[in-house]
Amino acid sequence: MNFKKELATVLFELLGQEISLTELELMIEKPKIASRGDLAFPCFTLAKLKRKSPNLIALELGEKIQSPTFEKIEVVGAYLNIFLNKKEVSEKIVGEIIKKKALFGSQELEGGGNVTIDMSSPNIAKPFSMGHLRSTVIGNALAFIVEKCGYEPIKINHLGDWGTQFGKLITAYKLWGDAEKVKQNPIKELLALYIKFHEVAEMDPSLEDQGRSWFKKLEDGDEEALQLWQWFRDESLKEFSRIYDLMNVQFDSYAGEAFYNDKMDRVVKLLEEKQLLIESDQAQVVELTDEQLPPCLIKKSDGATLYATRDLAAALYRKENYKFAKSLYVVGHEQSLHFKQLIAVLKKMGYAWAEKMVHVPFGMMLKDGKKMSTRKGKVVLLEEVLTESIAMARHNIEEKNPNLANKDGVAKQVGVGAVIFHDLKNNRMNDIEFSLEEMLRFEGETGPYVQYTFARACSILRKGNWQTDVPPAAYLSGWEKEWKVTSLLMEFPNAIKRACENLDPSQVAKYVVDLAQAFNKYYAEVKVLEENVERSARLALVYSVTVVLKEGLRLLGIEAPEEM
RNA sequence: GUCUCAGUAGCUCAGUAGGAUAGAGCAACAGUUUCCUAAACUGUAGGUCGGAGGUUCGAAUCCUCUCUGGGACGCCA
Repeated sequence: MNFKKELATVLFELLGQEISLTELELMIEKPKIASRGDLAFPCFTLAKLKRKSPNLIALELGEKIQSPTFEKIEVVGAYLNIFLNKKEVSEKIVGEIIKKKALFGSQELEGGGNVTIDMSSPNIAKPFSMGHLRSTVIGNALAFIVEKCGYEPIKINHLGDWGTQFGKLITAYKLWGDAEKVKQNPIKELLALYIKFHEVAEMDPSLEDQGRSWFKKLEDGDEEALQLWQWFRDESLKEFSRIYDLMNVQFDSYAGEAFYNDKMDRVVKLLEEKQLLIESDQAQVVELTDEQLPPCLIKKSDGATLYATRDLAAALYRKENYKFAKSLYVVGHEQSLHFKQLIAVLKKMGYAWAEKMVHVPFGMMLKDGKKMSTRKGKVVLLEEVLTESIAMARHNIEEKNPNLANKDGVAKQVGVGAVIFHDLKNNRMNDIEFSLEEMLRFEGETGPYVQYTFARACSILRKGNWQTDVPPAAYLSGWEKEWKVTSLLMEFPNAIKRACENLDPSQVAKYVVDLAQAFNKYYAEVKVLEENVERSARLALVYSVTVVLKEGLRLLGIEAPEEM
């Protein structure tokens, strides 16, 4: 149902095929104000081409346009305002949704294929902070969105389970660690050790050297180092999976940095063969001056690898193993340079597919206007936030709907939904100032608001004994009051397409709020269940709204309880 | 210093590949429940779109310069 195209075709013929169809389609816009119709065509560009006044052109075109889908054409100055046939269009869209159900809005973009998504990627032995929430939640939503658009998503949790930090941690553990304490409360204890390391290292820089040497031992396969590492890793994963369960996030792979340990020699050899590796200050680098980028560090002066090396190995592995059509990296904006370098090095190596790698950056979670730092112990724990949000939801249920069944289950859906939605509703590049108060807000443009709208719509369907397979007895005569809602329903596929093309889940989040608002206004003024001929048609509309709201929320990784 | 992201209502943000009178939510104020869940709805108030030039019939949107803030810039990831 593409009315822009339809209008463009009509204009194309009327204008004697002077201007291409696609150009015309681009010129057509959606008026901001509803009273100006559903589509608008400004005639300024035509005026220039035809050397005629735009108002005159508008008048002439306005008289000639004839089509059953366009109910009314108004000429206002240089604008042609087109009104769609509300009844016809509404019946069509509602009919389509009833037929397709959750498949409504599914589409095929660019032929599909595998899309690897590098996401979440928390660091082992560190708490799962609010900072990791963003990557997790954005990546998860993108996976659903990309899938809706005909791709096969592969979610990879590229765990930070390797690197100098483990050298530091082992050093700290050997100096001050207590096995019992670690067993009892692993992440908290390991974090404390990590923080202490940095405090002491400020006075005694030799500690840094010890850290580096322990990491070298780890890389060389030292037994003691490996054992400690494995232990830290196991304990951390246990804690992480508790959080992923809470948020209902699953992964296709947990291949983290350590996984590429034995795959890096090959990368270094390839770089050597292609004569890209240059020694600089005893380290090995790839020069990227042609690309106007700083050199990419491949090996440290002590021979140990760096994250760039591992990311190169990972890129090769993913291409060979998953044959991706696209490879997304949902990683904070502060690493933009790193990904530019990574892609540039791969291109230098002659891999054209490096073009298909996309860094999906996002803004930072700030505390008091500043970056949160693990080292200084200034982190907010995601699990605590989720727990509080769920408790808040539970409290609200007790107050507003004490007879609800499965209160705990619903509280979880609502509490978690609030946190996820809060993260996804804005453009991902914006920094977010952490505010528990903001996150626990359940009114206005929030996840719970959308969920609540869905729940109420479901409630109406229950009371109206709505049966999906029974077509409406009669349709509405006008569809005037429901027009805002139906025209929004029509927009759903577009919102998904925009989200997929721009890799921006907020497009779906904003859409879902718009639809919820329109629907809330609608049923505040129209009695859906009123007994008359048009009742079943109204119920069909309500049903369509529930389908789209639920599917929209699903694409964001948020559940939709039928009662709350 | 170089690169990069951001600057729109008191606060948080929209603004769909330049269009007609710049929109929401929160907060404030005033209302709505014998009526499908008041986590809702209605109304009032709130703006020099950081600033200055430029391109255009038309700029919050594009270009240049500038101010402010965040981030990144070789042995951390």
